[in-house]
Amino acid sequence: MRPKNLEKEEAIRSIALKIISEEGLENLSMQKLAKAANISPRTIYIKYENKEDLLVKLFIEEVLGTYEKAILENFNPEMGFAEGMKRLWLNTFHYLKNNKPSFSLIQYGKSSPLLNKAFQEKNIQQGEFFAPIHRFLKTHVKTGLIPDLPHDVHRALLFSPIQDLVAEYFDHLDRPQQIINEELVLTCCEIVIKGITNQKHHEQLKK
Amino acid sequence: MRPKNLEKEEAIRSIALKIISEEGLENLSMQKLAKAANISPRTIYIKYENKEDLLVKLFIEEVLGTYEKAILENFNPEMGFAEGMKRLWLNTFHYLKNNKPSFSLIQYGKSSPLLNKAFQEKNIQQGEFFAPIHRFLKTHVKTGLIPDLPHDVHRALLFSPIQDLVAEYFDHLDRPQQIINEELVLTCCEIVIKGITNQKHHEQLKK
DNA sequence: CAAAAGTAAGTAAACGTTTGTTTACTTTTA
DNA sequence: TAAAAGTAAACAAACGTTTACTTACTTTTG
Repeated sequence: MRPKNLEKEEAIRSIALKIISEEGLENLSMQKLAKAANISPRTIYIKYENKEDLLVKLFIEEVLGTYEKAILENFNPEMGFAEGMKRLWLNTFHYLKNNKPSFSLIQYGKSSPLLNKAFQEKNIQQGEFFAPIHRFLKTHVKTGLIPDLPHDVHRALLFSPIQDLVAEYFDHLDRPQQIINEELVLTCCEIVIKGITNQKHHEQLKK
Repeated sequence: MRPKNLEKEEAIRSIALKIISEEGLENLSMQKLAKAANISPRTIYIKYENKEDLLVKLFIEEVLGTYEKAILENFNPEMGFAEGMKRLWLNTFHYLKNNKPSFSLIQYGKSSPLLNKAFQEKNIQQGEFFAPIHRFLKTHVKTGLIPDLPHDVHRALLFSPIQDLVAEYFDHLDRPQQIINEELVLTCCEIVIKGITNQKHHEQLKK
């Protein structure tokens, strides 16, 4: 039995992401992808049932999977709040700024009904997605350091600014100078931390 | 000379937005749009040069134009910081939650290279887009109430959470109960305000 | 002050391409 | 030689856009 050529599988994934990030999701076609990867269209259909299957698997397994791993590196839920937040923000910044195709697909995940649906299903089904962050926040809610809000609301308050900053980082690649760097990211992170933490509680702990 | 049928022009715009928000940008075709609007494909090409022209004009004139107006209602740059922020947040929340198609297209604007380019050009060219907010922030930077950061960074810190909350609002439409309401939006707005404002300065002003 | 002339709006049908996917066949290796 | 991997070529359907024509209204003219 002829064995699979793993290089071709990898080429399909990486070239698909490249096309999406450079030309947009609406400009990715199976034939264009096959041509760019120097294979026959049929070869894509050995690994993936159809285009939807390819996109969903690419999004969930390839992008979200590695994204999660990268963000949680050197992070653990028992960390202090400020320390943990800074770790998560820096991990997000460094991973995404070096993986533009992933960032592009994540952005598409927020608007495209197809990927949006896939994301929600994954998020609800396994419930384990970003579970350490969930636990981290719960801990600090319990001590009263941060307010008890729904998890989705915590996410909007604590992590949407860093994702927006990454978008700005990519926008500024086309401009004369880059304004988004690690120092600025940390400054912004501190502002977000200051907003959500209960100062009185913090001072009581010090006493 | 036969006059234009303005109803048909309006139908093209509103039905295009409807298709985009329900089925995604990648599922909008000129023939599908014509059929849904009960007109001939040729009629679209009387008003718009091609598909790209349609999308860009729809995005900039129809969506961004009315979005800007809605957000700046009852707002003026001389307002106090907290008061102004709350006005902007509530306007954003109320407008977007009642205009899902606009929200969808704005989200696409962040990922699709085509719309992204159109947005940047518009933003740079006229420089007047959201100018009152620009002035508002500048004023409060001058008094030292908020830190002096690039405008794009201010936007990420101050407005990305409310946009994320609107996305959550729409996600929760499919779930048993809605958790995003005006009260929660104001709570979050206060958290963001607390984060960015210089407390010491604030207290000095009081003395 | 009607009817003819002129003109842009609008239509039905089709253009050549490209789409996602499949069929029929060849290659490669256990 | 069995069997899956892979290819070249083709499929119907849908794509963006155009052609050839009709409709509906304004303006000009006898």
